[in-house]
Order: sequence, then C-alpha cells, then structure tokens
Amino acid sequence: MQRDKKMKKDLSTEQKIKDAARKVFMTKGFSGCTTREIAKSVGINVALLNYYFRSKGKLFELILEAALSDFIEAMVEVFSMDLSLENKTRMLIDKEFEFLRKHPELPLFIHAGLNQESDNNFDQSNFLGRLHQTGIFEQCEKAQEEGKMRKVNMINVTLLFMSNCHFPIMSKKLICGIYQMSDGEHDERLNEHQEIVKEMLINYLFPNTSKNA
Amino acid sequence: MQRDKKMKKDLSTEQKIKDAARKVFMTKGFSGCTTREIAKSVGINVALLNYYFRSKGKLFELILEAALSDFIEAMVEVFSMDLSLENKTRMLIDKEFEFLRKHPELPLFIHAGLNQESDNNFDQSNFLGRLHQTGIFEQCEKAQEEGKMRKVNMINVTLLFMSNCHFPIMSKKLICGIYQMSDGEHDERLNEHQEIVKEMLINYLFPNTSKNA
DNA sequence: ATGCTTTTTAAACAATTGTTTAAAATAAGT
DNA sequence: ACTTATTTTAAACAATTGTTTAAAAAGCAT
Repeated sequence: MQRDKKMKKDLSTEQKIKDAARKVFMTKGFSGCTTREIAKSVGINVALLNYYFRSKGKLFELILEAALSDFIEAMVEVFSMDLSLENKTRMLIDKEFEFLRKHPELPLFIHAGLNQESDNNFDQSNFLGRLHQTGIFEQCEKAQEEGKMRKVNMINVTLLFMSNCHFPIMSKKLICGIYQMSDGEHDERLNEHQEIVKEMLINYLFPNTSKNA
Repeated sequence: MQRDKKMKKDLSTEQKIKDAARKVFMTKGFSGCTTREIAKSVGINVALLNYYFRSKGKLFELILEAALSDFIEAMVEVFSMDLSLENKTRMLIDKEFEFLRKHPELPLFIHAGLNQESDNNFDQSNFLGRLHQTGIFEQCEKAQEEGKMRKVNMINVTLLFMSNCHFPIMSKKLICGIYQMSDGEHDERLNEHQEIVKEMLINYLFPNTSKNA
C-alpha cells in the first residue's frame, strides 16, 4: 500500500513536498501554481506528489489546515500563560507581529484559501474548543464583570486584535504602492505600528487602568 | 482597426465584458477563472474578449486598477468635505463600512491581485497625489501641531483606518468558521464593530477632546 | 543473492488553457 | 444598392494542466 503501514527510511520526501508546497501555495495560491512547479522545486517527479498526497486539492487542504492551525496555536500559547489581561494583550500583539514578520504571506493565504475552498471543515479542527481550553473567555468575562475590561463581545475583541495585527502585514504592497515606500521604510512604520496598536487596544479595552498612567 | 476610432452603436458589449470580468475576477481571482468562463457569463465568444482587450492579463490589470481607484476615491470623497477631523473620522468609517458591505470581495481581491502582478504601476495612477489634493494631510498636521490630534505618522493613521474597516469584512469566512457563526450573526457583529472602531479610533487619535465627553 | 514491499520515474492520458486565424454577420457611409 | 469598416463567431492552435499507468529503482527481510 502507500504510507501509514510502517514508516521506514527518513520521511524526508513527504515532508519536503509539504514544505515546498507550503512555500509555493503561500506565494502563488492554489490555482496560481502547478503540481509540476511544486515537484520541480523539490526535485522529484510529478507522479510522486500524487503518490504521497492523492491530488493537488488534497495537498492544498493539508497545507491550509496546517496554516490555520499554526496561527490559532500562536494565540493559544499566549492565552494559556498566567498573565493579566493587559499583559496578555501586549504579549499577544508582540507575538503576532513577530510571527507575522516571519510569515508575512500567511494571512492573505488563509483568507484567499478559505474563499477558494467550497467546504469549510472548521468543526473538525475545533479551533473554538482550543481557545476555550485556555480559559481566556472566562478571564475576560470576569474582568468585564469587575469593570476592569470594557464590555465588548469576544468576537469583536478577536476582530480588533486580528485587524490591527494581521492587516498591517497583509497590506504591505498596497501601502508601499500608495505611499511610494521602500521595504525599509515600511519596516520602520511597522515597528511603530506595533506600539501604536498596543497602546490603542489597551486604552480601549482597559480604560480605567490605563487612563491614569 | 479596433476601438478608439469612433464609438458607434452602444458600447454595451465592451462594458458588459468589463462588468462580467469584474465579477468573476473578484470572486475567483486571476488564475482562478478562465477567459471562457467570463465570455460565457456575458454570452459571447471567447475571441471577442481578446478583440476588445488584448489578453486576459490586460483585462485583469484594467479591473484591478479600477478597483483600486474606486476604493481610493471613497476616501477622497470624505477627505474633501468641509468637516472637522473627528467628523471626517466618523464619516470615513461609516462610508467605508457601507461601501464594503456592498463590495465585500474588494479588499481581498486587491491584495491578492497586487501579489499576483509583477509590475506595480502605482505611480501612474497617482493615488498619493489625489489624497494630497484633498488637503487632509495639512489638516492633520495642523491639528497635530495644535495638540488636538495625536502625533502619529500619516501612514500609521492610514493603516489604522484600513485595518479596522477592511479586515472585519475580509475575514468573514475565517471568523464565521472559528466561531461557528451564521451570516446573520456576523452582520450583527459587524454593525457593532462599526461603532466600536469609531469610538476607539477617535479616542486614540483625538484623546483630549473625547476624554471628557 | 532472493523475494517482497516501498519508493521513484518516464510516459502517456484526456481535458482545458489563452490566443489566433479566417470567415461570417452586422452596421455605416456613400 | 454597394462598398467598406466594425463586430461577432466557429474552429483550430500549441501549450499546459492534473492525473494515471506501467515499469524501474531502491530498501528490507530472510
């Protein structure tokens, strides 16, 4: 048969394909690249790609799901820490900016990828469950009841964080295009933006504690 | 020859192609659709598409440029009004949300499209010039000098607005997926978010005037 | 080495791709 | 009506697409 029975040898081939597919899919999108392009970038035959993964679509789903998971896991990591909400806010923003600086194509890839997929099998990944396990929702609810945190629906909170962390990275080409900026200048703006977002969100979400600072 | 000489008859064919191309490109992206698909949705032959526009790529560039222009023009319209900065802020956010609710695919299309294009001919569209003409930069500079507006680089201001208006629309599938929301629930969140963003940005950008309100 | 399974390849498959060519249909000018 | 220019079509083009088939190569146990 195929895989799964035993894993002899190094499984580097399968992993190398995944890595290459990730890179190519990320930058060019699903229909923007070919299976031969992926295969060539690994140095293997096209047929081998369908030997390990059954089709281009299956491979893509795999990569997309992993990308989604990666990026949820970054949030989970911060939420699981033993910190105050203000500090979690700072930490999350810093971690997100740091992570996205390394993987700037990720947000656009995910959003474009979700639009291309017909069936959104979100339930099976259980992202919501993983977030719940961190206790972040309870922590927020408690803070809101105590008047320490502004009473905002958690979905809106999520939107605030993601908007202000992801979009600045995604929009690089647009912003650089409009303002005729170089990469260096954009990096500089991004660094400043990281601090701006931190202050703005903390001020907004925790108005009492930060106003008299 | 082809066009441009005279324009006899109704130019509905050319426009119909553009409209159909816009719709198809927006939802499926450049490499996610075929010229035949566009042609069929207009009810014409494939060759006619290349008769009016020279190639799929040229047609795409046209659509992308128009989309970019549309969306800059929405900002220009607000900036040109005779309003205080606070009111321009409110107005811009409201207009953007209103506009994007009608064209929810636009932001993702633009960002994905810019990534696909090799040559970014931003200079020729002169978006920066059109923004400058509104006098918005001077208005901000003056307000910043007078201490009425927080001293933030205009690029960061742009990022703040675009992040908080565009991303919530773009991320619908992701957010609905994570939180298992229906379209109706998402609309509700979006309406609330519009108010949240307004308050947050005004509080942040104009701290003195809004704090004692 | 021998037999067996797993991995990899080369070649071919049919379908689809963007684009072009040449002819037909329509409109316009005289 | 006739001539010319514009618009539209059908058909074909070569190239590329995702996928499959059958055979070769490599690993591994005995």
